[in-house]
Amino acid sequence: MMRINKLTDYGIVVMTRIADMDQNRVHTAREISEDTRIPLPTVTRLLKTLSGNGLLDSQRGSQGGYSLSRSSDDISVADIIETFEGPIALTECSTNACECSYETKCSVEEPWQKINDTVKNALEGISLNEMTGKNQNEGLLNLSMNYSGGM
Amino acid sequence: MMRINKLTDYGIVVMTRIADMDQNRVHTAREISEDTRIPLPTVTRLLKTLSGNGLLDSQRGSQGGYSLSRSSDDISVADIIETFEGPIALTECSTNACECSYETKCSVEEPWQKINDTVKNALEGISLNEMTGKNQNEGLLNLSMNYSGGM
DNA sequence: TTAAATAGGACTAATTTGGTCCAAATTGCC
DNA sequence: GGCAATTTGGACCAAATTAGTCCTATTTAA
Repeated sequence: MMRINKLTDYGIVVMTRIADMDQNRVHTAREISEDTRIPLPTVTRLLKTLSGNGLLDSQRGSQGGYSLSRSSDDISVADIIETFEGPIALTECSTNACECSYETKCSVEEPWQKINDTVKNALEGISLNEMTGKNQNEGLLNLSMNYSGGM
Repeated sequence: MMRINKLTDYGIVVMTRIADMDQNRVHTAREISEDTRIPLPTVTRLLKTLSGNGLLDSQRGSQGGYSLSRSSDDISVADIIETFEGPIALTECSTNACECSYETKCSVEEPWQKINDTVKNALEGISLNEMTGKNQNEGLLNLSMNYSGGM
């Protein structure tokens, strides 16, 4: 639990797959469905969402298809997650001007902000390129986070 | 989205509230319900879960109630989340011996491990004590994480 | 013995998520 | 110009999860 949604997970798989493929041509929903074995209707939906949010470019009509809108180095896991789930926030408190009626909850608000920032940073620090098989043995993922500032 | 469950959120509120109160006596479900304004049946359920998982000690019978099982410094936000949602894992891939049939997904597995570790560390680094109002102006939360190791 | 608590679990309603499908618009090609 | 291959947009339903309530048993102090 505390999972990202299945569709988001699929979304990452699909993006990773596209990043792994030839960047010099577009790829159709059908092609991606066959590659990933995710059912076509679902892939279709994923791709629509991804292109609607600007992570993919689309080309309509015959010979059309999808391609990355920018380099896989410039797309983060956070970008993909946010496409499907909106802003990364573990509690409501941390997005909205927290309208909680419980007194205690509000002393809790500030720590939550930090927690969320940390999680968000972690996810922003990982590029789509790092998710591909291309650099499998390179000691990828050098996350370095520091929240030592006071407030 | 990508939220922790509402009950988990409540659970944190409840724990924070208990940590804020007098440590020299036990606190009843009713008392906590009134303090937090979370409905009694729900609070009851939360407390049962929390004590069942060892985060709270319970005392039955008249004059009974709940108290922290250990110092609020020694209880982390991760402890509470895991009590309600099980192991912290953003995807299934990262817990189970990933049985995914999609080829791509598996090149994705390793990065996910790292992502999860990062998130988990962030949540383990925050103590219940830091969630209370007690140290409101102390520049709390000195998270420092470093994932510079290769693999 | 009684009243005040927790313990355990069943149950239902509400919400969210996953997955499918259809009709419309666009584009390349013959 | 017409056909075939695609993406777009949106509606829709089924399945799964979550939230919330309630009932009964057990424990304990007074």
